[in-house]
Amino acid sequence: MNALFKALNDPTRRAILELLREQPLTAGEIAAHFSMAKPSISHHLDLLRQADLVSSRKQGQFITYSLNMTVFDEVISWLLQFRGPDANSSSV
Amino acid sequence: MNALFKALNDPTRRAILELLREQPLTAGEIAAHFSMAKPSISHHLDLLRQADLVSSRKQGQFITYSLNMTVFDEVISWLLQFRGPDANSSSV
DNA sequence: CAGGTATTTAGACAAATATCTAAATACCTA
DNA sequence: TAGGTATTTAGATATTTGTCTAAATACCTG
Repeated sequence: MNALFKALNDPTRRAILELLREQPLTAGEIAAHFSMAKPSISHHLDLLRQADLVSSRKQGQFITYSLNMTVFDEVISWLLQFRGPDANSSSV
Repeated sequence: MNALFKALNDPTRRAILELLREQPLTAGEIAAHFSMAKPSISHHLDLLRQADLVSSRKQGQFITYSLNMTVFDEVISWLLQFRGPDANSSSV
């Protein structure tokens, strides 16, 4: 849980997640979307991987990152406990 | 969004939220649950308030903090966009 | 008003974080 | 095997963050 919130607590990393929501991308493609040195992006990707929010797969000289969708449920479940005993919350 | 994730990115603050889930508590009552100086707790409460996750209300010499449940929905909605196009997600 | 309790503000400091540049590693291809 | 591309690792640095103690503020009550 700690690693999860830590990973989510950065605008760049959240933007990376939003990019990967569309499709898997290589580290280079991801870096191209930001005005930030590649090693910095690499570090962000590392934190996202540590939190298991993304997976990486080596393909030749490229490393492709993709979203690990199931992990988000963990955060969502934690957050759900705080919602009021109000209406509209059948399943999740 | 930034303030939200920032506020959530700390175990003490998350524990405070879990405490307040039960019932509103004064700053002192909250502090009593942690082995940490009161000013530190006060600072955590400040960050939670900045993120609008809690509200505070002064009652005499006490300040009572309570959960601001609606704000959690904002985070939940943001997270929901990352879940797979899988089953089981009627409402939220 | 004086003293006590509840809480915050201020200021200091160590640890964690985000970023950079330079160098290392790994792979591909001529 | 040499050179090029993709990515990470290492090391440095400035900023942010969590914590503390001391002091300020606000309220209550004898």
